[in-house]
Amino acid sequence: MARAAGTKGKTRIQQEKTDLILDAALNVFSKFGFRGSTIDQIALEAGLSKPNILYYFDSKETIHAMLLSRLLEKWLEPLERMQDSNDPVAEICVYVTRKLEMARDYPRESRLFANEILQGAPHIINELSGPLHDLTQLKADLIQSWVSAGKIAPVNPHHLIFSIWSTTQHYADFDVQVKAVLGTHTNNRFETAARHLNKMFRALLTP
Amino acid sequence: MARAAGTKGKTRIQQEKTDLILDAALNVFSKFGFRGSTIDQIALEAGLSKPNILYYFDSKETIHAMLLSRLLEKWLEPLERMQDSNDPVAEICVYVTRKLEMARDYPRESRLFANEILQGAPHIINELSGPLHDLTQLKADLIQSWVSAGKIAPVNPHHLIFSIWSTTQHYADFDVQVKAVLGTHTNNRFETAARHLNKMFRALLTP
DNA sequence: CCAAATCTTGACCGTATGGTCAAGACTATG
DNA sequence: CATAGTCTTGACCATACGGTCAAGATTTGG
Repeated sequence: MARAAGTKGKTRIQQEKTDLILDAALNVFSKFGFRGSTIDQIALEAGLSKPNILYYFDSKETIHAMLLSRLLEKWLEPLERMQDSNDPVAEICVYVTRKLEMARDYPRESRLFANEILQGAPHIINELSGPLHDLTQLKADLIQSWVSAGKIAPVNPHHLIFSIWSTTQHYADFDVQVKAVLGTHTNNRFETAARHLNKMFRALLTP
Repeated sequence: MARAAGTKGKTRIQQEKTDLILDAALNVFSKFGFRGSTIDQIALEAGLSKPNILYYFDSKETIHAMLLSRLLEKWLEPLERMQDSNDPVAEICVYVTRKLEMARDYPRESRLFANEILQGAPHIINELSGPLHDLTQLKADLIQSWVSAGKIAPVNPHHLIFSIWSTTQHYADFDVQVKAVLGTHTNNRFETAARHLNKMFRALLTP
């Protein structure tokens, strides 16, 4: 049985090692998916032995589950922050920018999430139908209210949100492709992407 | 050694069985990724025995490779079709529509591709840097010429293409999430998506 | 109808993998 | 500094998996 079940474990060593393991696991899982990853790879990445990993976590699934649950909070945060405003276009553009920054700064998390969804979201389907659905509905209502008030151009709120998610996460999940296609001009890809997406959503939303 | 190496195999049985296997493999690989899939699953899906699968294909990798190579042709076709026109906005919107139709009609192919890219494109990195890069560059130049001629609003061609790829493929790759978020209104999701994307790219591109 | 070619599969092999365990090493604390 | 609690790991186990093979079943072509 793993001793450090929750994040609020006890000893200093437990804290250090669980963090180390989760970070290593994030590297591995985001790169190879759940089934494509092995505890040995995580152990190697963390510089620990395999039994030592299993001393802190009951199973491979437990590590994966903890990563996913931590991820969802962080993932929903930018959307949660989007709120009513006198300048809804700017509000949405800020959201786009935040999402793109997350794709840039947390590509591992984005890929972990993408892997999970691609496989049919077996471990987080409940979170999708529950919290994610509810929050999205809330924000879709907000967007709809902006439309109804004539503050932004008429737009399908849910599909607008999908467009924001897909275009921004593309730069994390499909980074290999983006780099291959851009060839030599890859260094500033996030800046040029930011300008493009800003322009696109502004064009769509400006009444 | 597998007897039916190429698609232009010989006997009737070879043709039938290789097709059957490739179809089953597409089901499995697109659902679980390469490492997450097993030959046994493919065999079960195809209604054949495992050794029988390996009679027609040298290895699991061979099946996967053949699927990917077939896929790329089909995948690039809509982009290839985009050509110079008096109405570039419509031309691009047709491309968007075609890509969305592919996401709707060939979700397995889309997910197979997404899985491959997510894992770093180990098997098709050369195709990305070669044919895909070249074709994209060609079409980016075309788009740039439309911009320069003032026929469409100024836009970064490469990022426009990325936006088209990501928004359309999202409806195949993230279908579970889309359905979870939409809740009850999922039946006509491709129609509403088509209208939304058409509106978005039209707003972006109309001079 | 027969023989050659093709097709099919049960049994098997070596390795990889998730996970266990017991014994020993280390650390914290009285 | 002793000792109880915590941590670490080599050795091991059962299963899963990719792949092989030889022997039999089926199809093809003369």
